Amino acid sequence: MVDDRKLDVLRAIVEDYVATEEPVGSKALVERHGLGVSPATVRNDMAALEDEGYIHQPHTSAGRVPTDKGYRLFVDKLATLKPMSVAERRAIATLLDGAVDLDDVVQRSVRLLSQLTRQVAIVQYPTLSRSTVRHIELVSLTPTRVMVILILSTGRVEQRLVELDAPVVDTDLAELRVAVNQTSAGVQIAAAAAALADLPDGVRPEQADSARAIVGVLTEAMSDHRSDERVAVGGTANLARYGDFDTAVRPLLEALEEHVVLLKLLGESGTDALTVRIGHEGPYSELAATSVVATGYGPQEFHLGSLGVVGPTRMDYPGSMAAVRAVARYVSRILDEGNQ
Amino acid sequence: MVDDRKLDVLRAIVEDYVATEEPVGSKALVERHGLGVSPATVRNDMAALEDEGYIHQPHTSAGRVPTDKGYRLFVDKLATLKPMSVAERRAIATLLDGAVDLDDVVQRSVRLLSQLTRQVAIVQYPTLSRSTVRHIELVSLTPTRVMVILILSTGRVEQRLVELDAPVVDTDLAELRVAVNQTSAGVQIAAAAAALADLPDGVRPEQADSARAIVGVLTEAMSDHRSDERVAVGGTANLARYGDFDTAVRPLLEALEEHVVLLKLLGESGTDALTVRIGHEGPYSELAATSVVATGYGPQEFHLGSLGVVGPTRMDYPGSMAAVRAVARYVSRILDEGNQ
DNA sequence: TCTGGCACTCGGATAATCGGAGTGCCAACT
DNA sequence: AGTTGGCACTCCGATTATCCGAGTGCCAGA
Repeated sequence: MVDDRKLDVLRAIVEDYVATEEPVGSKALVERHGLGVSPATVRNDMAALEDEGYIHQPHTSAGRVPTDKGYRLFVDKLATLKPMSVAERRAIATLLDGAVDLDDVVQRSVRLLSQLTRQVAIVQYPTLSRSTVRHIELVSLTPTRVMVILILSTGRVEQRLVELDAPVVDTDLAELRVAVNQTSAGVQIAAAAAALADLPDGVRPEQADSARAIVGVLTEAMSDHRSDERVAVGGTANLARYGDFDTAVRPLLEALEEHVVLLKLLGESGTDALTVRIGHEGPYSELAATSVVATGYGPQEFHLGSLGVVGPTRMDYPGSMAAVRAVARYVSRILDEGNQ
Repeated sequence: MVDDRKLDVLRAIVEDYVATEEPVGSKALVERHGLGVSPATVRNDMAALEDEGYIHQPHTSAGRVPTDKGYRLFVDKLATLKPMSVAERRAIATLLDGAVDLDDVVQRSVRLLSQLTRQVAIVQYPTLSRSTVRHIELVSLTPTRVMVILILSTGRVEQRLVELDAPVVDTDLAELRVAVNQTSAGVQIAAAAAALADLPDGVRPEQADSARAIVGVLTEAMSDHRSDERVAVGGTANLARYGDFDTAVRPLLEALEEHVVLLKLLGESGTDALTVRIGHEGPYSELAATSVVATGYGPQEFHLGSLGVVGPTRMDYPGSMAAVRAVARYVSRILDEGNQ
């Protein structure tokens, strides 16, 4: 029995509560929003909404506060994404276009997102696992020391140092370079790692040892998903605006240190849809007072990572959702450009 | 007129206050520390110490609290570095030895330092400006696209993508590679950037344009001191233990977002000595309630960056100082190893 | 179904009270 | 001269009591 006016009331409650951070009563509601009915009517609706579990009364004779379920309904049925202003769009464009490399894109995104939403922003570094090998470079630093550089399609560059047991001459290294590139260029890294494993058997015996060493670090670098688990965090200072320190700030502050936790929060579901996780809906009971607005990013439905914001359940969902989506789109576009 | 016993009293006050976070009175002092005198005597000493400005009384009929000046005296005259336990030493060694690359060293250091001190840790990334060029690699991705890779003596690798106006063939690229390496290998990057500027004039005319483009991004990368200004921060969750949110936590939280501020806190003085900045001694009045324990690091007096911890003025100086120094030494050693 | 009226509730802000830790000072002692 | 015990005094902070008003639920009338 949730008719249109009740929904309006719920919307008004959510908006007011988000703005004032205080339980909202029937009278104030009617005044601030132009609902064309009397406080008494609103009270009746409120009672009904409370029966359904959408709002909650901290104590008798206090105003109402939305429950997680109420926020959920608000987000699902009532929230239209707040359109980004021209200034905001331009800020996104100019800031992100100025990025010089992949890490820079991530760092700028985090900063941007936290400034736009005035909340804590989290951006996952693009995963390696789905990218392909663009090029492998072998640089001899000394006769027994080779710098192995792995360039991926996402623009990420991984480098490793290899110590060889025996010196290797430049021409041999050149041959090896050709060989590794032939086997792996354009191939997804998982497949490339597998293909490379057989390579040392195919080269001249006197090169086999060096090849083995080099292939070793290469496959290690390819299967090293360390960077899959890396995230950038920004806007922590926004936590200072939170009201309740012990229930809201402290657990979140602790979670922010644990990148694994953050990844789970973002939801590595692999989908690129904009998702909103409200309070207890999330995976951690300590974070029952916080919500997450997140989405995947990556060129054309090709999921490379996730980004989003974390804040109190009482947060500006329409604004956050719009900002998250806008930034994700822009990041996706940039990653696409670097990848033709 | 600060005799030995008064110093003992000061030490006792600092230690107690750091431990309990509450103003300490004469009676409690005598009980907890084995000073062989009566409370009345201690009171006299306290009055004297207060006259000199080393301690302060929040209000009549309250215990005493050290002032910044008191902490200063404590650190200068009274603090002996708390030796690291064997377990701690081993933790440092194993954690840092496991690092795979430079960024990893920095990130692990931050984590380590914050865990050892249970405070907010800050580690500056090693500066580029004092390192030398180890090698420059040019990789042709497509005929008009070249990946420029700059390998520095510290182990840092910078990469940039260059779009050329005209295609370049591999042999030309190889020539260029030799040329840029001859001019810059082993040279400090500032000098290398200068030397490279003239290079395009010396090559064959048909290569000049490509050379110009490549040298352009190289010098840009060399003079890009962005990474000089990068810092890693960890242990923010430790802020949760702070007592006073508004005067201590909030300003610090804000400062932690501003990496420039952090660098100033660490004090880019260029010296490698262990320095302690107490409260108002620091450069920011908003951070009057926080102290910084920092030191430079780098192989053999060769300053590459700074690291340290930030905390409330009421902090465990001996412990923090010892931890900071221990980590700095270990990091220096590791950087040295990678650099023979 | 909505509205105005009305008695009632209860949290939080304000004021009042009280205990105790801590001080400063002084006279006596070593 | 330095140290000590005694003592009156201060003042914070915790505890309790008081009070105001926003907000509610319910009911009778439109």
